[in-house]
Amino acid sequence: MTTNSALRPLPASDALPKERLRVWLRLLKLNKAVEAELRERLRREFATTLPRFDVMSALYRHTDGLKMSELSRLLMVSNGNVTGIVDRLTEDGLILRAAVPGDRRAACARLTAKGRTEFEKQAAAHEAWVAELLGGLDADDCAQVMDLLATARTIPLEDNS
Amino acid sequence: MTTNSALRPLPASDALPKERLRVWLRLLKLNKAVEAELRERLRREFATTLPRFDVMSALYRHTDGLKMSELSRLLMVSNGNVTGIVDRLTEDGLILRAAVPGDRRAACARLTAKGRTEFEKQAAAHEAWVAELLGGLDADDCAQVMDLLATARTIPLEDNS
DNA sequence: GCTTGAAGCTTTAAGCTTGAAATATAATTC
DNA sequence: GAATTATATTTCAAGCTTAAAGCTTCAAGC
Repeated sequence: MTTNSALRPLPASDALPKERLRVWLRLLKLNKAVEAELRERLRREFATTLPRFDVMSALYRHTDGLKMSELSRLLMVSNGNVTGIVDRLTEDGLILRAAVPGDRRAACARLTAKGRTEFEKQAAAHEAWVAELLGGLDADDCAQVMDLLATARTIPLEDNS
Repeated sequence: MTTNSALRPLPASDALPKERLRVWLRLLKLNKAVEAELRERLRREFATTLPRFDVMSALYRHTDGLKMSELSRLLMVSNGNVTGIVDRLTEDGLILRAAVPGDRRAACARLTAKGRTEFEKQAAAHEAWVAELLGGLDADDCAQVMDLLATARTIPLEDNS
């Protein structure tokens, strides 16, 4: 027998799940820390929330508007969830529901002029905040993370652009 | 003037924030996809939720129990939040609140025997699920991600072990 | 001792989130 | 064209989450 068998690390077949779990926990922690900071700043600076920001962000990129179900899919949240957030944003005059010609079931959410103006301010701050909070990553690190995270899931992530 | 100035990429000083934003969005997406899958499986297989799992996980690692405030800090959630989750886990007989000798304000949450048994089943499944969902990462990838994410934040993450 | 302030926890109101049921419309099948 | 099935959205109940306010207890300072 080899002299150091008891000191060697476990075989990869046993260790890999635990390695992946560690990765998951670290990912979770970073995510939570950054999200908490973003939420706090959105609240303080713009009196809004992350879900509201996410909805407005999606609508900003889709000038023609998005159906409720499309919003739901893009943001990876349930249908009922979108209904509530859109309700509240509508009350504030930031977005509106338009009818979809040819399908009376559907509703198309769209930014108002006020919503567009407001979101542009938020988005600029948001980008700066994220850049600050991920300040430890240089351009090369970013490329590496992008690559690693893209291949992490066996089931590939959809391209929700 | 140089002939290709209009075609060259933006200077790094302008591009880096956008690179970091892209990293953040990808991180968010992976996080959401994996969390959704874990939540779904916890619900189906064990009739429980992620927050409940997280609380039990923390208590499992701390045999002596944890004060409510310690739980709150470890899980990075608000005090009031912990109160509700602990309430519901207590109703189900999975954990209990013990008095803290010498401090009548504090409460110490601890797994019951039933809770320990139940959590061990959940934890085994959970580890396998995470390993499956991050199946694209080999040992070397894991090491790289761990390293990159650790240095990502300027404000370092606390070691909540 | 008494007061003051801090610490630990719970409560509350508002909003977020889900899964399931309900409603309404559209598309398909027969 | 009537019945069935599928799609789009909302509603609902339960639970999660936060920030802020409140309650109780502890620790210092006086």
